[in-house]
Amino acid sequence: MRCWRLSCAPRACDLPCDSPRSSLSGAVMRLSRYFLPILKENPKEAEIVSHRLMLRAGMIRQETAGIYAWLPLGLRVLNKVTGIIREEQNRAGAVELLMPTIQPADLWRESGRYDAYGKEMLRITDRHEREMLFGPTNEEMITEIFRGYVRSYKDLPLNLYHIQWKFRDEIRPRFGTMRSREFLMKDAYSFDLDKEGARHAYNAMFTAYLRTFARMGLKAVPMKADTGPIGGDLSHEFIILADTGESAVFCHSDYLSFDTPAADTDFGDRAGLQQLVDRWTSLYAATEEMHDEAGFAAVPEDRRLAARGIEVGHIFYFGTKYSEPMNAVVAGPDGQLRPVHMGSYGIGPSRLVAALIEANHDEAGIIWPDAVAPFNVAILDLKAGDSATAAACEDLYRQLSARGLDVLLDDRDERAGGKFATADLIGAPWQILVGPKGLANGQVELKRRATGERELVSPADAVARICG
RNA sequence: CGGGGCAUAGCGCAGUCUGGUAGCGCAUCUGCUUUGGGAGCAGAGGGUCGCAGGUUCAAAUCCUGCUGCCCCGACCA
Repeated sequence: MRCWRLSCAPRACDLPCDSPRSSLSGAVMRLSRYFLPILKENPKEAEIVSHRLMLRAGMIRQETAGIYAWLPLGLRVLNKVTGIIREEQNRAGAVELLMPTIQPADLWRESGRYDAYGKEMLRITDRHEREMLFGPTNEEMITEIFRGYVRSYKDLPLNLYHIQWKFRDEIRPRFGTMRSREFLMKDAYSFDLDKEGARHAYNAMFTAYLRTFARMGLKAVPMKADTGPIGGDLSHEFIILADTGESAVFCHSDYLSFDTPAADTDFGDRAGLQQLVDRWTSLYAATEEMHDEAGFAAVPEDRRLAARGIEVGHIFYFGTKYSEPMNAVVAGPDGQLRPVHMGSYGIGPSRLVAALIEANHDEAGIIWPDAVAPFNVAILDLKAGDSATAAACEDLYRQLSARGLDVLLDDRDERAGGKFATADLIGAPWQILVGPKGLANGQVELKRRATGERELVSPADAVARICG
């Protein structure tokens, strides 16, 4: 069984590992001392814009087909993305753990998937000739963990997740981290006594996903997905619309104006969540594979949206598919043992990073949504070596850092044009241009990357404007 | 896995057809000038031409085999 495509992330730390929050204690993130290997020219192997820009902006480096090293800038974005995912998973009641990348083959023999999975699974033999594999997903392992401890319905419901690297030996990896072989995935697994409980768990994840993508500045539309042998209506792909999307999608355009579920949503309110999910599944939305011409034709003509989309999440109820063969059972109130009903819920952070770029860029480079920007603000010292601009830049840096923002100071001995180009390429939402002429009048130039708007303001106003 | 293509300096490329001592642009280093949208001049460093065989007086160039990467397709619960 195959799930969400997505990709890779940093290990479990609650804050971005290289977060410049340490700047509070004095260190300044100077571009002259950073590692940002940007490329002026387009790498020939990169076809789609996100791949091209990730390479050009020094976010990733390909090590071999479908396998990438994440360079400092890319890692920052990945950490921002996983940070948001983590917060929303926790908010919805899921509990984080961390399972290994390498799994024993025997576990997969229990579910029957060791033979069923095929060549996509990377099989490994250790020094004792034991059969191992690099995990493409974790249903078996989480089920094994669950059955090792949980005995009673009183311990349900339970939803465990981790954010871990996966490997699927794709026939043809492509599009950079959009379709890589090694990829980071957040995969959550829910355990409930019955299908009704599982539906609630499903609804909670559904809601969490809407919030997760919205916080990243993305419009994600849940679309009905193939439920495979289980049947029913409990599988959705979360698709973001992008011209360069991999697949054709069809939906009612009203979805794009639906409100995001509130931060204080009560995830224990079964009826409330059901209502929310019902609303978000009330209109037509389907990917190519599930597309139904008649259903789409019933949508008012001016609301029919046919577009391209990128799958960034997938949620799935699969009942007792694993709990039964693997004997993950709990005692119900009546004392009877029964296999638990499970679901799994995936998001691919490493794919999301690419998807975010597909949805947010222009000719000059990336335009990061604030929530996932590697740096919120880039301060450009337009005259390196000038003590006045340097002092003004550092002062701005400290003020912005103190407000919790991630700031990059371009103090390189470069011409202004090169700094502008770099700043536009790496896509910090805000740029502050500090030059000697403006400074003589007590002014700096504040530029919004997304719109290109600029205005001359005092340094204090720049800070206020950004933090305001 | 089928089809196509590529492999020459860190990046992008020319040179290969027609064999004759390795080139260009960018990047890097030095100096001078320049300094608000990827600067100019002068100089310098950097390449077992993917690997292995073969042909030849001589191979980046021709032949054979291999490897890697890219694109299209199939694949992507």
